[in-house]
Order: sequence, then C-alpha cells, then structure tokens
Amino acid sequence: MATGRKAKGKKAAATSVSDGVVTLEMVADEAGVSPSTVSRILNGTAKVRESKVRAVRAAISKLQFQPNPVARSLARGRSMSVGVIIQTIDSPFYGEALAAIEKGLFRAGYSVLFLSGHWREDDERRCVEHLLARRVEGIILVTSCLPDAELVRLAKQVPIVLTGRSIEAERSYSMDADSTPGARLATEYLIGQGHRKIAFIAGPADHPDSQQRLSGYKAALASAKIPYLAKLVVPGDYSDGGGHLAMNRLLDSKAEFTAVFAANDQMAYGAMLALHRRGLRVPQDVSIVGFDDLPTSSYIIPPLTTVHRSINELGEAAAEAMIDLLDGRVPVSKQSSATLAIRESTKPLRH
Amino acid sequence: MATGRKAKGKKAAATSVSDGVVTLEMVADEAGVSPSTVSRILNGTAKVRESKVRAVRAAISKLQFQPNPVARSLARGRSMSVGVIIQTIDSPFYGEALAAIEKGLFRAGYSVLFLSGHWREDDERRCVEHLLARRVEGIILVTSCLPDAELVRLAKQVPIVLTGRSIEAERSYSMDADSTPGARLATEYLIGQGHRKIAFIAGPADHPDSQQRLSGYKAALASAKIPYLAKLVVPGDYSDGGGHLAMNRLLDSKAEFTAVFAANDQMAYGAMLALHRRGLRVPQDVSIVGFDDLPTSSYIIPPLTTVHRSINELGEAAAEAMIDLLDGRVPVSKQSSATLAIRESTKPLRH
DNA sequence: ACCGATTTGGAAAGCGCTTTCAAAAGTAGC
DNA sequence: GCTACTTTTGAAAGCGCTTTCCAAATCGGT
Repeated sequence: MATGRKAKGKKAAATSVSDGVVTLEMVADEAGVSPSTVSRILNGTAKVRESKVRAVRAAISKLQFQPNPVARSLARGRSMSVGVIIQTIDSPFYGEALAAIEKGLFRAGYSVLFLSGHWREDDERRCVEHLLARRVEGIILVTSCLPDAELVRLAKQVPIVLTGRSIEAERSYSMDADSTPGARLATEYLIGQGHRKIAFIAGPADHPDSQQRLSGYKAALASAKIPYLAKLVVPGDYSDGGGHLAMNRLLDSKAEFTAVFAANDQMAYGAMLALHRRGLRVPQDVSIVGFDDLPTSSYIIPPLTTVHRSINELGEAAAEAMIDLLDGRVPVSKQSSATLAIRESTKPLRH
Repeated sequence: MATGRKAKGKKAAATSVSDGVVTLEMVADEAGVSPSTVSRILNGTAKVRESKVRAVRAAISKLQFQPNPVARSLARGRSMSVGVIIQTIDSPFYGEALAAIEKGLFRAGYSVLFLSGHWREDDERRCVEHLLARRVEGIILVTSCLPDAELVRLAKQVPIVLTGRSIEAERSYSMDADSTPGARLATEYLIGQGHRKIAFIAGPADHPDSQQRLSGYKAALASAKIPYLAKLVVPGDYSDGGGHLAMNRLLDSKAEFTAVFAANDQMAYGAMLALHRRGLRVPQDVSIVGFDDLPTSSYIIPPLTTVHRSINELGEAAAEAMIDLLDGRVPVSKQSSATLAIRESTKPLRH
C-alpha cells in the first residue's frame, strides 16, 4: 500500500517526528494522499475512493493519530464546548443533575465547563463573561440569579437553557419545573393525615422557586378551607442552618402547629434537629415533610417524607435541550411531575 | 491618535464587520499598528512605545475585543485546560474539593473539564482518553481506580496529580492524605470514653484509603492493649445503604459492642438508622463515630462525631500542585492533619 | 555629524485543521 | 475515439492568534 507520494522535501520535514504528536499531515504522507483527503475521510464530507479510505485508516491506526480538537475548533469556528453555570458545584441537590448534563453532552461530543456563581449576581456575570470569552457554543444556567433582561440579552449571543426560571427569548429554553404542584402535594398529604396547623419554613423570598413552594402550600390550605396564618410561615434560606434557626424561631413564637412543611430537605434536617433539641419528637409530636428528596433523606432518622422530583431527568432534559438548540431544533418540552416519597417523618394526627 | 496606517484594501476587507466577532487584526487596524504589536501588548512579550500601547488599549476597549482562546491555544500549542476525573461528580464528600479545584485553576487562567469515572476502570480509562484527545495540559485524578502502572505511564504524557493514592513518577504529584492517623484518632477517642468493644464498619476492601482506616483502628486498639476481634469488623461500601446493611449484619451476629466506628459518614448514617430500627439509641446504647464530616453531619440526629479533614484544602492543594507542575516547579507537599469533630453521637461508657 | 549598539515594530511564517476551487480522472453517450 | 459530464482529489487559502526574523528608528558617544 502507500503508493509513495512524491515527497517534496518540505514534506519530509513535516513528517519528521518532533513532538511525539501526530498531525493530519503526517497521516496524509503516510497514506500517500493529500491532507484534504484525510480530512474528508475523517469528517465524511465527501466521497473518497475505497482504496484510499483503507490506506488512510491504516495510516491513522499505525500512527495512532488523534485529530487536534483545538485546530479543528479554530478551522470550523466551533468550540465544541458548552458552559454550565451552577450556584455551587457541590450542591447536594443539583449534583445528580450535573452528572446527567455532563453525560448527555459528553456523548454528543461536547466538553462541559462547569462554573460556580455562588449565588452572587456579579460572580455569575463573571462566569458568563468567561464562558463567552472561551467561546462556548451554549450555556446552561442552573437556577441563575441574573435578572431576566440580562438573560434575554445573553440569549441573543448564545443559545441558553435555564432551569427553575422562565424567560421569553429565541434560541433559549426554559425548564421551569414549577414547584407549586409538588408543594401542594406535600401540604395536602399533611392535611390528609388530619393536620390543620401546618407551619411552613420558606426559602429565600426572592427565589421564584421558593415562591412557588409557598403558593403550593397556600393553595392546599385554601382548598381544604384552612385559614392561612402568617405566623406559621417563617423564612429560611435553603440551608440546614437556616432550617434550624427557622424552627427555633417558630418554637419561640409559641405558635401552635402539629406539622411542618420545609421548602427543602436541608432545612427540614435543621428543623428536625431543632425540634430534637427541644425534646420534641418527629413524627410523634410533630410531622415534617421536606422537598427535594436528597440522597440521604431516606437514611436520616427518621427517614424523611419529602417531595421527589427526578433531578436526574432534569439534567438529561437540560443536556438534550441544549443539543437541540445547538442543532437548530426546537427542544420539545417534557414534564416530569413530582411525587411524594412517604417515609417516617409524618404520621396521622390523632386527637 | 491612530496615525492612520496605510490601509491596503485587503485590510479594509478584514476590518469589515462580518460576524460580530472582533479579531486582533481589527484592533490592529483600528489602532494603526500591526497585529504583532497588538499581540505583544496583549502578552507583554516585548517593549512597545507608550503611545502605541495607549492607542491599542483604546482600540481594544472601543471594539470590545476579546482574544479568541482557541486561536491562542493553537498558536501557542497550549490548550490552557486541565482535566479532573472524579468518580461521581455528585459526590457529597468531594464536592467541596471540586469547587476548590475549579476556583484555583480558574484563577490561574485554566478551564477545567470534569469527568466522572463511576468507579469503573474502563470508564475512567475512557475519560483519560477523552482528556488526552482534548489536549488537556494536565489531569487531576481524585481517587483514581486505575492500576499504578497505568498511572505511571500516563504521567509520562501529561503531568498528573493524584489524591488518595501514591505513585512514583516524574511530573506527578500524589497527595495521599493518609487516613490512618484520623482513624486512629477516632478510635482512641472512643477508647478514651471508656469503650472497649468497638465495632468497625469498613469501606471497600480494595480501597487503599479504606485499608488505612482499618489499620488506624487496629493501631489504636493495639496501643490500648485491646485485642482485635475480627467479628467486630464488618465490610461496607462507603454508601448509606452499605452502612445500614453492615450494622444489621453486626446486630444479627450477636457480637457485643458499645461503640462503632464507621469508615465514612454515609455508612454511619445508615448504621444509625439500622440501630434506630432495632430500638437502640445513639449515643445512650451505642456510640458512633464517622469519618469525613460531611456538611450534613452536624445536622443529623444526633449530630455525628466524626473525623474532619479539610476537603477544601485538599482541593486547593490539588489545584496548586497542578499549577506548579504546569509551570515546571516541584509542588511542595503540605500536610493538613485530621481533627475530630466531637458532637453528640458519642458518650462515655458508664458501667 | 557619523557609527555601532539598542530598541521597536512590521512582514510573514506557522499552529493543525477545514474548505473552496479548480484540475484530474472516470463515465457515459454517440 | 471524442465530447460532455460527474466524481474524486490536490493545492492553497484561510481560522485568529504567536513568534521569528529582519529592517527601521532611536540612542549614546566621540
């Protein structure tokens, strides 16, 4: 094979191993064809005579050639990478989603750049800048805290997919998994168990997600004709510590309640600890339900009843939507509804 | 300013906005200098007359120029990216380390590619391939499960930093934070509290880390002249479920013990739940200590006494070591020792 | 004012691919 | 066997930077 293409001196130099790194040109030489042909075979961009294909394939495996993605990116003008901005990369809740995003995009040949915004608007803005400078082809924002207008503007530059938010913009896709139904489900379950004095530990007030959970709680109360009492609602911040504090505040306020719905599992953990410290038992004295179903929630004591959403699916859907956008397709929206994981932190109220 | 460099037609074309993307050449035109000069200013690779520097700076900010990192990478032959392989990106323990790695490398101008190996040798191998193909400049392996020989071979290709492992190779850095002292600390604390029948829930047997914890446990027993009883050691797998199972097994075996040391917090959670299910109270009936100090460990009931290592520091150190390697320096090894976070899952044995 | 020693800065050659363009080869059709 | 196409393929021009090389400008000293 390798019909020995007339080496023109220059070629010989190119072929001389220098770096241990094999280039497409070396493959071309080895196979006795031109670089264009190799490229065409690599990308399937044109028909090439079978015999040459074989020669090139042989050369590739002989030299162990691997195309340099950087050169490729430059030539094609595509970076084959997408950015993912998350608030903290070690988020217990979103971890699984990240894994799914990584997997989905990886399979499609993209590299993923994860960056943390730390719940700070300008940190997040800096992440966006960095990603844009890195020429990512798209950005996935997991619970962004940037203002809508800014996101809309961003969407003009690159396709974006948003979770937990919703904006109107071309080349963008919002997966605002509404938390309201889940919150309602949780509250209704408590009501179904006979509870009427149900406290609510809220998330950060400015968080849309957190507002939805509150309104789900209210909706459930309303439909059961239970009056909404502001004193039963205490603010939290989605952290264990915040839940602990909130529960202490609630307890100190002497408001009466037989059940608590915490806007997320971490706050539920904190609340349970506060209850425990005051000698109150879960679920005998107080029932508690959380939201998120963190991996450990089924292993704490008592195992926590909580609203479960497939966060894995969320990640998969985000990755898929991004790929759709990048390919110029319009992502199909898919709903995955929340379910209630009923465990041992709740029990029927007996009177 | 801008002395009006004789535009040569060709230049005019280059300057004509086409894509919305500003190139270095356009900046050069705008400032009336050559591209080389702009590049030199950008990189500080040579002295340039003050007046030109100002003109170029002005042009850059006027055009909002941002150098294209892809082109830069190609020209410099450096990708400015490093890969991080972790077993699962949503690991509760390593999450914080990832955050620190990301931060450290980001600051140094590198992008980070996170990939998950899923505790599978060939998945991990595939990750390495991918990273190499992507031409990362270095790889950080957080608890790799590849055989030593392979890692040594890998180190010949790119600098690597390893955590929880130790290999001998040029351009590599192992940060094998030995778990033995921490494990010993935990066991000694239990002994100090009067416990003599101390069970141990081990991690995966093939895991060096897990072996160290076992030997720390043994060492503490030995130095207190407490005989080591094999029946008090049950295998686990570092998961909540594994801890649950292990504890059940222990309980079923009817072996007597007043305290348990779990090789990690997740298994401690599972064990506590198993204890709870059998009506045994922590710490009144059984004391338990964990290892890792997960963020939630101080919020579970009862808050878990556990071995704390600054996982954040680990991440920082990994990033720093990688940067050192990339800059051709030899990383200085820094030790951060384990401490015991004493909380409420342990109490003195009274007899 | 003149000469060698420094600075400065532009032209041009890459980096390793892709892609356009046009020539070379192959295929029919008559 | 020759014309008119259609396919296959190579040469060469980028992609947007960096860097080498060399000419031009500047400087110090006599």
